[in-house]
Amino acid sequence: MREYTKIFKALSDEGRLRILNLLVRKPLCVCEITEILQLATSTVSKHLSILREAGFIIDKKDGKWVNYYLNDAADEQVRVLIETLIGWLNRNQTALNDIAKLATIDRNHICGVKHS
Amino acid sequence: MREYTKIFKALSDEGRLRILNLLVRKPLCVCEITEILQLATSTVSKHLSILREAGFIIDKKDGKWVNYYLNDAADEQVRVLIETLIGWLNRNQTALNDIAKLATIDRNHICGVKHS
DNA sequence: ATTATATTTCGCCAATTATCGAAATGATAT
DNA sequence: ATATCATTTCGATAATTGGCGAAATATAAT
Repeated sequence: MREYTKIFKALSDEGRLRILNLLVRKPLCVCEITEILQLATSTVSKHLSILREAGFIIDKKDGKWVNYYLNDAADEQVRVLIETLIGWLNRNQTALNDIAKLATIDRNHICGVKHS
Repeated sequence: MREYTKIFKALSDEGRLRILNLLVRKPLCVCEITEILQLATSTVSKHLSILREAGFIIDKKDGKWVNYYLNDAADEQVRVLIETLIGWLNRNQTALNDIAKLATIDRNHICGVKHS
């Protein structure tokens, strides 16, 4: 039963719903997500690991970055949950703001801030 | 966003999943559910209120009993969540045992134990 | 009215969770 | 090899949650 509660638990935090909402649009690294959610990096990293262990997302290393992707190989029913979630979030202001912000950020500006 | 996390939170406890699994089969009163789940009455009552506030179930008073029903008037997407859940639980041993036990119980024997 | 029954609410405690900052890890660039 | 940057892990803390039994509430039965 833990198998199922784990999946729903992963979806029962606002930060994690916002992360999924973002990853549905495009893959992102931790610092990009951190910038949009305005949470500590360690907090975002933890949320990502919870989503990963529940099967919603996967990660791929790319140099010093770790990119997170929606898991297209997830069980059909897990994908149905995401569909349902996204249907809801399409009418949610926070989620819409996050998507708007997504268009404005650039990994190379956010991460690795140079001290000029 | 709380609106959505509340729904998933309601589904992120084993006891509550087991309750939904039962109510999908038929309406039940608190003491019947308590008997099957083997939890304190107050605990079951709390779980039921969480499920009710998330929109999954409704209650109707019937004399000294309070019967709980699946909420057929729930949003379509909430009903989709239940469908998904039930699809999973159809292959879960605890859930199957609960259903088997459901057939054997009788409200009038479980509640109101007479001291002969 | 008093008693018995079913349920909910309350107060408490233990376990879990979200969050952070600091330290550790891993990779890149100098 | 050293310094820098991205990420994860660790340790602490505050908030939330699940559990229980006792007290309160509501209804039914005597």
